[in-house]
Amino acid sequence: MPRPERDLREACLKEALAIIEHEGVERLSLRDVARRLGVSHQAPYRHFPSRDHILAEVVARAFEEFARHLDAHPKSSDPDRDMGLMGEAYLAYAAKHPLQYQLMFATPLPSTDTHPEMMAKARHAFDMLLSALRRKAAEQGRSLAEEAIVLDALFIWSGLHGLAMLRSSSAFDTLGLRGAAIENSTAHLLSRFGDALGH
Amino acid sequence: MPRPERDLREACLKEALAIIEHEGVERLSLRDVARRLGVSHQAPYRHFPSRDHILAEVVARAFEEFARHLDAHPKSSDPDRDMGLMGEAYLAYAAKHPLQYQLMFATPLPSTDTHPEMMAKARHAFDMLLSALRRKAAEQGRSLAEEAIVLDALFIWSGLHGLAMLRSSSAFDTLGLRGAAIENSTAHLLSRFGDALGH
DNA sequence: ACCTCCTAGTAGACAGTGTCAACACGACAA
DNA sequence: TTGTCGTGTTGACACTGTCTACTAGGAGGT
Repeated sequence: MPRPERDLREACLKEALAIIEHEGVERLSLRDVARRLGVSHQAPYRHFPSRDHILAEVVARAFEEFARHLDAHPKSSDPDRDMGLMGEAYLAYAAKHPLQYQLMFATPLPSTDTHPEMMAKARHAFDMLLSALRRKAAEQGRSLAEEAIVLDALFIWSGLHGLAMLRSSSAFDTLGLRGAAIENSTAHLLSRFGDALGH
Repeated sequence: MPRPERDLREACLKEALAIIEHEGVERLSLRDVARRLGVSHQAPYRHFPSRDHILAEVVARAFEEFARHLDAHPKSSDPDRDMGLMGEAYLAYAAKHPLQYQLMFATPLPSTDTHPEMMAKARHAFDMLLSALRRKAAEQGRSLAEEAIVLDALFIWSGLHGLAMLRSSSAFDTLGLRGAAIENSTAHLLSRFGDALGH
């Protein structure tokens, strides 16, 4: 029985993510993870109480990486342009890692209560959007009422999230949409955001 | 062994939907369906080749019911108002049947290829949106180019779908959003659609 | 040195699942 | 009557998550 990694816990998480990334989350099995790592089927249970706990941690890390990607998006001092760049970064990530995106937002985890730190990482990205909207509202001399800012943030997030989900599902194919429409959908969405919020 | 229904096939679909509706799709098991119907665990296999085939048919019917609901939305001769009503109907249905909505749009079915008739039913709803946008564009004297219409349809659908998904997930709770923001999100989204498309 | 405790891993079992194969029995056509 | 087909049954298999019991090895105290 070779010990393939110094830290089995870390190895489990890595292997689980690898499986999810090109088989999908529903194909993930702890026994398979153990098998690939050359350990007994119970070894992972020394480090995680249950399958859900592994999943929750993988999801948490996916959120961290997503947030890191959004943080690293090309910045602009113009709030308008900055929001556009952030939106592009958001959709680009979702398009590049569809299974990971679905893992974050479409995985039915009963563990949301027991793992509040998980989706709490998503809060960071939402705050970035809020502050961008505040800058924009200030520049336009519009109301800075928190309620209005939050509602606009939900409006934008809904659009981004919806497009990302529709893209990563097969909805567009079965609707028989042309490739051109799909490719232009990002630019169009962002430009419509501009129309809606002024400028 | 009592025969609870004349048609076992229909009974399976009904029971499967019932299970999904208040346990979630991942809890669905064919053996459980059989058990509840008082038949052997293999009986359903006489009517469906596999679990995925049952799921696909349940999803197809969910789409049918969803489309029926959208068809029955309160109409208005004003295209603007009509689109608003349709949006409200869309989000109301998603809010009322969150598990069914997730079943339709967030269930990973490898069977999309083998069951093209399934999501094809969704096409109908998309066509309703397209024609509403065409009426609106005609009224405003804007371009009727198919490409532009489709892009706007995607823009709107993305927003509706995104909000519906975010609502039916626990995202809003974990983000610590106030109830008021959530309740107003529908109205705000629809009014922003109006801003974006003019009027 | 010895004993104890803890950690990380193993092996075996159990109930649950989807699915395959073999069989049973009634209806109906030849 | 005989045979076939549709619809159901039973039994098995491999797979899953998870419970329990066991074991090897090291740290630390006495």
